Amino acid sequence: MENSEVTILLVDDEPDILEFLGYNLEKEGYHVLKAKNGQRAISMAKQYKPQLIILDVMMPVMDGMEACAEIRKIPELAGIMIAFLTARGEDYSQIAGFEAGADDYITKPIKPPLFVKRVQALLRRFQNEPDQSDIIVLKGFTIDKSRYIVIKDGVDITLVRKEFELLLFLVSCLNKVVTREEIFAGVWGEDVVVGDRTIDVHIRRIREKMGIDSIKTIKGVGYKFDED
Amino acid sequence: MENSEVTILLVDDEPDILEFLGYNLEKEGYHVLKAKNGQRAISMAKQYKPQLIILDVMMPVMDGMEACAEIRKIPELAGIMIAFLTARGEDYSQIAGFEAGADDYITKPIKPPLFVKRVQALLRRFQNEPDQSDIIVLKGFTIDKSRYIVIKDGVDITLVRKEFELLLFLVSCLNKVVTREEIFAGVWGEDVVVGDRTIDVHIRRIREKMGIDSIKTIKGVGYKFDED
DNA sequence: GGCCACGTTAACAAATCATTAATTATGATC
DNA sequence: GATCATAATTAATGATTTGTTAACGTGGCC
Repeated sequence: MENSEVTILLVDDEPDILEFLGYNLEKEGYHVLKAKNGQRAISMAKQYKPQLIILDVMMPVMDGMEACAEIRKIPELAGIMIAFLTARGEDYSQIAGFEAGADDYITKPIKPPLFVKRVQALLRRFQNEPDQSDIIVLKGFTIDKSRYIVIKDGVDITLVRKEFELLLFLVSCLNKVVTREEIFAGVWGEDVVVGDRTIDVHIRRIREKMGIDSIKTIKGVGYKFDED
Repeated sequence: MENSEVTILLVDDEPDILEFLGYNLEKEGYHVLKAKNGQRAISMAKQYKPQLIILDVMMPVMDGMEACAEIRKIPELAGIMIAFLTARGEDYSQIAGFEAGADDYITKPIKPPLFVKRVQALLRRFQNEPDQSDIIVLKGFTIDKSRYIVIKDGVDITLVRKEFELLLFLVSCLNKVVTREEIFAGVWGEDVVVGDRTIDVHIRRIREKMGIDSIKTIKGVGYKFDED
C-alpha cells in the first residue's frame, strides 16, 4: 500500500504538536488529518475512516482514553488502529491497564525519525497481509496455508492435517478429476498403504465441516473439486 | 556502564562555559567532546556517536533548536539524548524545544553538583528507558523486549529467557503456524538438539503465566499465535 | 434381487500433545 | 572456585486428538 493511500488522524490540543507531527508524517507521504480534541476526533474518524489515529492522552473536552473507548464502540470504525501519545514517565504499563483498546503507545518528547519508524511499523503490522502465495481464494471461501485454516463467510474453519492436505490436493487439481490412486500418492505418499474407506471418511469430514458440495464424486473414477 | 564509556558532547559558543562544564564532567570520569556551534556539533555527533549532547539554545551559526531538529533527522543518531542549556526565565522555549526532540532542560546559571546529578539522572534514564521499538503492543497485552516482561492488565508478568524468546518468535509470525522445526531453528538455533517435549513445556509455561489461549496448537503441524 | 461403489457411523489404535516431576545446566554471589 | 538459586531440559505418565478400520447403509444398474 502506498503511503499516500494511508490516512492518519492526529489528535492533540496543542496546535504546535499537531503541526510538528503532521509535518513529519506528510513528509513521508501520509495523508494527515488533525483534530484538537476527542469529540472532533470521533466525528472526523467517522467521516474519513483513517487507518490510524494518534491520540494525545491529555486533552480538554474529551481526553484520549475516553475518545479511544468511544471509538472502539463504533462498529463502522472497527479495525482502526489507535496509538496514544503519553508523556515520558507516565508508566505505559499503567495506561495499558486502564484501557486495552489502544494498539500502541508513543512517548513524548517525540523524536521524528523514531516516530515515523514507529508509525510505519504499526501500519505494517496491522495490515499484516499474509503472504499472497499462501492464500488460495476460491469462489465461496479462502484457504490460508500459513494459518492452516479455511475461511468461509468470514468464519474460520479448522481442518485437521490430513483433511487440510487432502483439500489442498483436490484444490490443486481444480475442476479435474483425481483418482484414488493419485490421492494416495499425493497425500499419503507412494508407499503408505491404507484402506479404501479412509479417503471417503476424510472427504466426508471436509464436506461436513465446510458445508459444501464442491467436492463431487465421480463414481468409478475418483473425486473432483468443482469451482462453481 | 562505567562513566569512562560514556561520551558527552558539549555545545556552546562560549569557551568558558565549555571549559567549565567539561571540567565538571571529566572529573566524574565521562569522556567529553566540545563543539562551538550547531554545525560542528552535528558533524562531531556523526563521528563519535555520543550518548548525550548538551546544547546551548542560543548560539551563532546554528542555534540549539535547529541543531537538535537536524540531529533528530539523522537515523543513525536515533536514540541519542539531547539536553538544552537555557537561561533561566526563557522557559517559553521549552515547549518548542520538546517538540524539536529534546529530552531535558538545564537552566543557567549552572551549579556544578546539580549539573552533574542532572546528567547522571539523564544517562540513567537513557539506559533504563526502553527503546520504543522494543515494545510490541498486542490486543490484550504489551511485550517489552528490553525488560523481558509482558504487561497484561497493568500487571507485569516475568517470563524467563527461553519462554520470552519463544513468545517473541511466535508473535513475530503473528497468526501464522510455525512448525516445531521452525521454532527450533528460530529460538534454539539450527545445530542445537533438544528433545521434543521441550517446546511443549515452554509453551505450557507461557500459557500458564499469561493466562491466555492465544497460542493455538495445530496438531501434527505446529503452533500458532492468534491475535484475537 | 444381487452386485458394486461409495457413504456413514462408531469404535479402535496410533500419533501427538499436555502435564508433572525429576534431573541437569547455567549463572550469580560470595 | 564452591555454593546456591534459577532456568532449561528430559523423562515418565496421562489426556486428547487424529487417522484408520470395520461394519453396515444406500442407491444405482444390470
